[in-house]
Amino acid sequence: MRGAFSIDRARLAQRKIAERVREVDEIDFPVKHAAGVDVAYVGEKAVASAVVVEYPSLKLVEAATATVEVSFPYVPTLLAFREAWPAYRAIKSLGTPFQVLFVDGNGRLHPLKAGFACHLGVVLDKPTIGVAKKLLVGEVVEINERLGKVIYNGETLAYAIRLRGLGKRVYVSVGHKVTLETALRLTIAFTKKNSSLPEPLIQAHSMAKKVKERLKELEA
DNA sequence: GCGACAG
DNA sequence: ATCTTGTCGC
Repeated sequence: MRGAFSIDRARLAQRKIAERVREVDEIDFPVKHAAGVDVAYVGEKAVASAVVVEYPSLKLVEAATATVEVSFPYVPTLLAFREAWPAYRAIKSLGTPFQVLFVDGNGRLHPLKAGFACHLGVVLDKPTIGVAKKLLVGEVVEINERLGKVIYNGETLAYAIRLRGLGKRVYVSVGHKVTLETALRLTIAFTKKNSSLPEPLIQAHSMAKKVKERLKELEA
């Protein structure tokens, strides 16, 4: 990982990203193909995987990966500056058109309403949905046993949902060009029975893991 | 100052 | 995220 990054510049960039986010449904329905991205790490290398899953079979139709040098440390609330570039490269090497992209992390559920999913959505100019496995900010207000909403600064910025029975919740928020309601609906639609994450993220994660392991022994 | 803190 | 053994359950 190499030198000059600035926390202040990063925050300025996030304010601009936040302004450009559109919280309306600008998706080409029906959604037949949904993409997903995830990033794994091997030393100072980031391994990003992007996949495309078909609806309603939820089967994998394409997978692509990109390996790049890490250029930014992990700083809570600044995740996008660490993962967006590798993720972008993996997504750009996909050949299958997709209507929406699932991102491993938050969208508007962020102190500046500019999470990783927002960055990718704005840069790609594509509908994106952020799905985080842990709560970054806000508090959950339960609606029922499975669903809750996350309030931050008096605003509902995400849904907290137990996709798998009474398991852990995941936090779904708007990345770009989608409504929070639609984001939730699509997240549920793309999640298999008894799974805790939408299939595009499951697939992207396992793919990144495989490439990571292969890279490890290849460097050993 | 203290505690919290996506991946 | 990553480092890690065994273990409980479908």
